Amino acid sequence: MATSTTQQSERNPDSTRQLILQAAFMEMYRKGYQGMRLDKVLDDTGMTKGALYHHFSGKQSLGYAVVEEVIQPMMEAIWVEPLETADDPLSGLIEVIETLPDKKPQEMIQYGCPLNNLVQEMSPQDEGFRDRLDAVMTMWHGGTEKALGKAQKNGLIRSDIDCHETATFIMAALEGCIGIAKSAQSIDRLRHCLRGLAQYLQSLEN
Amino acid sequence: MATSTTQQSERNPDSTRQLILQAAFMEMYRKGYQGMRLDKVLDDTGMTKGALYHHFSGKQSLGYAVVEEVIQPMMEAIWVEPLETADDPLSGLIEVIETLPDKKPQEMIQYGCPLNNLVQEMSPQDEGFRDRLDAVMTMWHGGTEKALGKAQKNGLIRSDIDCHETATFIMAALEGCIGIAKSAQSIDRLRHCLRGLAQYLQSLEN
DNA sequence: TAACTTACATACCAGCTAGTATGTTTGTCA
DNA sequence: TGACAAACATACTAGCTGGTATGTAAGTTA
Repeated sequence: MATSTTQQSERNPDSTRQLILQAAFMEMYRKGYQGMRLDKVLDDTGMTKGALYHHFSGKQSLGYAVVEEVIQPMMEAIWVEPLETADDPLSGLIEVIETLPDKKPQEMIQYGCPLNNLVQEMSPQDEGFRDRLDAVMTMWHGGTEKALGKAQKNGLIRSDIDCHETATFIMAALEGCIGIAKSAQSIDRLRHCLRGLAQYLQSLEN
Repeated sequence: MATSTTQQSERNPDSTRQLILQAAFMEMYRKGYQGMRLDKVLDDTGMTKGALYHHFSGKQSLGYAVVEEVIQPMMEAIWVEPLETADDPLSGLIEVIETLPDKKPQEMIQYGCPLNNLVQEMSPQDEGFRDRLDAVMTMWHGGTEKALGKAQKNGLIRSDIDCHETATFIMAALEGCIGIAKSAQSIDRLRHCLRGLAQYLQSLEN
């Protein structure tokens, strides 16, 4: 009777793992990796030490998994995919940027960008983090550069601009804007700042 | 015999305080505030708990003092003063930015900007930090806006640009560039990225 | 259905770390 | 020069925190 095709058993290792990953992500987002406490993650999820150490070998490997399995897909969904499917890459870029504050405004102002936070905190401290975070950055950069290249090919932006360098600067400026908004804890500051970025993007137009 | 006008006594509370402040700054710069260990600061300086707690009431107040007495003057010297004394504010701005990587290249690539690091780590965590860090940011912003205003008055940059917003974006872009360089641990990346910023600044010209 | 593995739960520990209590030395000032 | 305060030095502690050892129930396979 209970054993149907979509049975919900007491134990579900996959969802347990996901639960811990999500809670760990939120803690790392809010407090940083160093500030994350495993006990807090366990409290939030209702799981125990046994469960956590069954799925992860320790705090470090949990941190790595958060980058690979939470942050990486998140950046891909927010940034890379929308750019790929956009008809006009440049206005796609501008749109992604301008709609950013609307996604999760409060969190974004208060805690900034999850990826950038970790990069700034952990890149100099731990090579394992650096490698994984750099992979995400590279993916992001690749998507942006590709969009610029397409726009250039279509004659939408000036032919003299270097797509590689420009993509780097766009990423930098965007992270910078979010960082400034965080320092002032002001969504207006974010909008002002992003306007500067949009203005820069428009200066690339043909 | 020993007591000349410039006597060097065994005890020198001012230099002791400075010693601790400098060591604490370096630790905070490298490991973040949360990652800084008081014992490490004491090891580095050769001082003891007694000395530290004589000059500071605790870790937090030491952190605050680092912002007020080390980072604030540092930003003023690197950024605000050069802009004030520059004849041409816009090229002064560009020069300050372009000479940045030459100051302390290795450290800058590896650990980023001391101010921004703290802002990103501590602004959401501790209001005392936020207030003090925001004061430094405001000072920085003021200096930049003033330079832009002067340049605009002199007809060096377009009259339609908003100096306030533009100053914000310049700060954001600069911090972003340093952050990107840190994530890639590459000085070339920093130069590429700063070129994007310089290009933006030139787009402001009349 | 019995053996075995996976997926947890519980209890416990060692090491670190900020902070404190107390003692001692140096400089100053009456 | 003696009292007093500033400027340290030393020893210690309480609490947190990542990690471990061990136990047990659920699911799976022979």
